[in-house]
Amino acid sequence: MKRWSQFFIPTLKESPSDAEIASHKLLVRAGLVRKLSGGLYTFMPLGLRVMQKLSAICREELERTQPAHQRGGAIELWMPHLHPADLWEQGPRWAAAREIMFRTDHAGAGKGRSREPEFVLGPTHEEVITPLVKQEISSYRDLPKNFYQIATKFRNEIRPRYGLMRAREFVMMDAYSFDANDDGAIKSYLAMKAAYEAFFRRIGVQAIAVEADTGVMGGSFSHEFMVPAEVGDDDVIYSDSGYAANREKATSALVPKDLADAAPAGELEKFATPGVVTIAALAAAPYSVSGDAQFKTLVYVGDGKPFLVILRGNDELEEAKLGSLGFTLFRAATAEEIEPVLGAKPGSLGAVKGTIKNPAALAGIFADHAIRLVGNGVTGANEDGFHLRNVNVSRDLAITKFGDFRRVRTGEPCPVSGLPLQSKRGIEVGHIFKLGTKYADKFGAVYTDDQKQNHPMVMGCYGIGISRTLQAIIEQSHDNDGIVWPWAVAPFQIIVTLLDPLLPEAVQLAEQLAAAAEAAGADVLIDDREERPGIKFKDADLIGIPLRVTIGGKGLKDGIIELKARNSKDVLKVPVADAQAVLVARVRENAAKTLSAA
RNA sequence: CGGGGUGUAGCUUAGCCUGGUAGAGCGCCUGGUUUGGGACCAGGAGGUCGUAGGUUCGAAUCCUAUCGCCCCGACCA
Repeated sequence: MKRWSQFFIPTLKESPSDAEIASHKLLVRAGLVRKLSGGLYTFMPLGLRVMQKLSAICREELERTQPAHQRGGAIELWMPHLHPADLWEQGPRWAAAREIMFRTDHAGAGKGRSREPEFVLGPTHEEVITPLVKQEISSYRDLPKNFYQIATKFRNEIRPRYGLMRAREFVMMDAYSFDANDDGAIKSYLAMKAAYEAFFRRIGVQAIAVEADTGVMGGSFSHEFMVPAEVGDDDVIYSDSGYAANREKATSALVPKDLADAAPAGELEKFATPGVVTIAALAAAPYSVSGDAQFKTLVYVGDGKPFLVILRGNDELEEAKLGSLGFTLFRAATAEEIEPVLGAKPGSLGAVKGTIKNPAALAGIFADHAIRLVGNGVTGANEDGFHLRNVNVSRDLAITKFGDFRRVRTGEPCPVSGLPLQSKRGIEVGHIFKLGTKYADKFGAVYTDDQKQNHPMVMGCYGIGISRTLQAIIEQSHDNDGIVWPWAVAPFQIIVTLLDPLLPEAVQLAEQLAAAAEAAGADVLIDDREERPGIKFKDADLIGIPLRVTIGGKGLKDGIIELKARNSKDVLKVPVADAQAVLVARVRENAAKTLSAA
């Protein structure tokens, strides 16, 4: 039980000028956080309470056994935040991840200690847990294992945004599973997916699991947990059949499986297109070649070597999908890099056999499946100011490999059901990856099976952005007056609004009811400030306490107190004699709802 | 890193174009009247106008540089 007058909840009437979105404004107005600097926030007492509730529920759900997936609960440990840089240099993603890591210098190390190892602040912990497990586990008898922690992560985000949404320092639950084989890794993965679903249900958040790109993390498959919200950074592509994927990963059934390759429509023919360097210009008069009848040729550089990506003229590249090609690092090529290889400037590029100036320099020519819909089309001649027509996909293009590289569009058929694809914005609050043996191979995390054979452990890794989830809850659950906390994560479940804090019988009743509610399992805040009622009601709404008990001299004269739920307009007047029983019943009812959600 | 915006009291801000004593509301302190949805009256404290140069008799205001913050983009485990 806390008394407002002796606690610390600095609320603001006005929104801070640097907050744009509702949840960010409310975070600050309700006194949950204060900004230190861009992307760095102090959790104020009220905000910390929410974090602690989220963490506690997260722990419970992770540690729960998952009989359906034959997995025990995850095991909590605590790893250093400061990592020797050479650990990362040994790992598989140093090149890709170094940009986002804060690095320490030798400040304070003093003279003569220049050999002090260099450190990075941990953005995630694969590089720490894998060597640990290599050292500690060597028998199949000790597998599977799943370790987790709830701790601070550091990422040098290029652009921190929206308060806790994208911060430089944030609280994350990260877990790492180790299995003897792929089958087991999938069980661990599914067990974690189930735990995530239970966690989000229980904290009162609508979060949907969507198929996701594995990105720098690598691995074979992954799901993101998204909270639908306009302010989210990600696009979720879904259909009414239940299919859902991050746009970076989403596919469609645009290209029929049984599509026959188009027969050549005629001889290759070069024609002059002076000054035409865009799909749109070629689509316009006098050429009038529609975008769907053009091949678009993009040049990228993967691990230092250029490669080509061919798309339908009207399609856009989904850059994340290039990750499937296996390059550690890739980027768009510059005009200076392109000309010596292809023989022309961007705008006149193509992949027709024999037109590429230096084909040996290429790491490959990768084509999106959808170009087969073009069949015969127009593409650049690798000669400035010229294009080729009657280019036939199978006859004329030297394609190394077909793949899915285009960005899907809404309205295209769902790959599962054929229903039209739709899209909405989402906040990524959790991510699960089946990693495979990428890290185990690199760090030598192997175990011996019952046949005395050594094998790499098969890993999975899992994250929930606890502090981001906190803000996502607010984004999803607020109104004009403030936050509307779900019962399970509210900093206090009950606020006793004491309108006459100097009236002894009111104080006594408040304490009695607060004690009874606490005994029933609720956290109670008594607003005992000597403020006008309006201020107390406004503050109670702003900080979003789910259930308000109002005790005032006026009501007591009539022998009543009031109960009001934050998410309802109804005010229930309760005789003082029944107040305790009614309140306790409400607490039990809410607690039961929360538990049954689990 | 590119584009845009912004920096004045604890918070929200006016003043800047057109240079001439730095203003308001909220909050805070004192006293009084109030007291069921952010009260009212009276009095008070609080500002090197982000920082550093420059122009000028004189700079919050004009110029230059620099730093911070916010938004868009790029990027994002």
